Amino acid sequence: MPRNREQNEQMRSQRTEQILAASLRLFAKRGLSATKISDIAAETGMSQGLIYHYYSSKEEIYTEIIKDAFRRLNEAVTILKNMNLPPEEKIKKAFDGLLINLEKSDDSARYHYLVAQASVSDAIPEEAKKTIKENRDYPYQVIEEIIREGQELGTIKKYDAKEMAVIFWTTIKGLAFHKAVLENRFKAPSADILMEMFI
Amino acid sequence: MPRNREQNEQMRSQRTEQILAASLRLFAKRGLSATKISDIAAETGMSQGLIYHYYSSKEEIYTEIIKDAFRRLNEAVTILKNMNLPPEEKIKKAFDGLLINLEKSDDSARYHYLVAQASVSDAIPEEAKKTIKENRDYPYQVIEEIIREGQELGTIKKYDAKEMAVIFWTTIKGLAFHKAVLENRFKAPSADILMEMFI
DNA sequence: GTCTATATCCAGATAGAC
DNA sequence: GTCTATCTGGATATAGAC
Repeated sequence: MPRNREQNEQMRSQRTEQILAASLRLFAKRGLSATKISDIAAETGMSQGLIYHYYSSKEEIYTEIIKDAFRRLNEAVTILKNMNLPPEEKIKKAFDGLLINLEKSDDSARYHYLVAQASVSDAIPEEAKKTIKENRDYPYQVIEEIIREGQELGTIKKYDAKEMAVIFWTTIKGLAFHKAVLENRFKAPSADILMEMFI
Repeated sequence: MPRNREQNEQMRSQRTEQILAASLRLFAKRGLSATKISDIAAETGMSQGLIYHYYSSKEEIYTEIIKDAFRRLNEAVTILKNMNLPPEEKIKKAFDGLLINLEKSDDSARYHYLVAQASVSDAIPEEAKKTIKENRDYPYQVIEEIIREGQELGTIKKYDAKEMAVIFWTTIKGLAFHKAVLENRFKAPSADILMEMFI
């Protein structure tokens, strides 16, 4: 019995999701070049040939994941930006949300860590580099802007806003790295400690 | 004219230092497996064969650098531990020292970042894994201990000491990563912002 | 869509001349 | 000590059967 179009599409998207999920784990753990197509095949239970049926190269998979990472991050950041909340509460909400995600979602931590890794490396595909270049500033800008608003209102401490935004994100990346090391033994710290720097 | 023993040793240590320095840059930037022996050769101006005259494999170079990183870090941490200073000043001094180093020394940032990377990866040499396992806890323990002392004296904020130690080091690692991205455009933030979490 | 078999390429490592 | 030439293994990617 031949499959219809929907079934085919569903099968395809299921396969690509399996590949992407396994690759995210592996890339985060070992980096692009130490991850072999055969690892991805083993992890998904597919044959090596089948991976190539869906993606034309390891690089293409990697680039796709980096794009996903920024899609998710940008979406979250935009929601934060548009929240109807005073600046200091936005910062608190951002930390809370990020820390909760870091603790409960392994993939969330992996995305942060993978982007961090990718941002440093020059041994990544050109298209991934381009994606990073186009997206890397946005989260910093949004946090910096929130901080400036809070400083004008007098509700956020008056250190250099750019430095504070850098600390905000490097703290998160540092914790994402820490979770990458500790895996499920990781327990997120209290957001209150981090908030001391801001309010 | 034949060289004497000292000259030979000097030449040898000069070569190995060149190799180690170039490899640190490359490994920090691209990771172990994306760094080729030919890259190291090109970076040092040596031939590929000459690299093998001094080290028997890429992994050996990598392991050596990881050991160096911990030698330096442990030394600094032990000095801090033995300083005759009240706990809260020790924390301040640690941040100051780390941030200054991060800003002025490219290698310092690279060591931190490389160890961070290596701690996550399982695609590193066994001996490097062992070195990491044996050394990773010490810096956290020392900071945690200092924090506990300060909390008993009432000079350090009373959040969970373990969490505070984690935040201390993840902040540093986060900033080391940030410098790895920005390279010489990196400017360290004020230690005062970070100190808000502790005093 | 999926698998197995295989071609191709390239990086790590060695050998041997100077 | 240093270089060039070369061997070898393993990983990417393709071909072709089912």
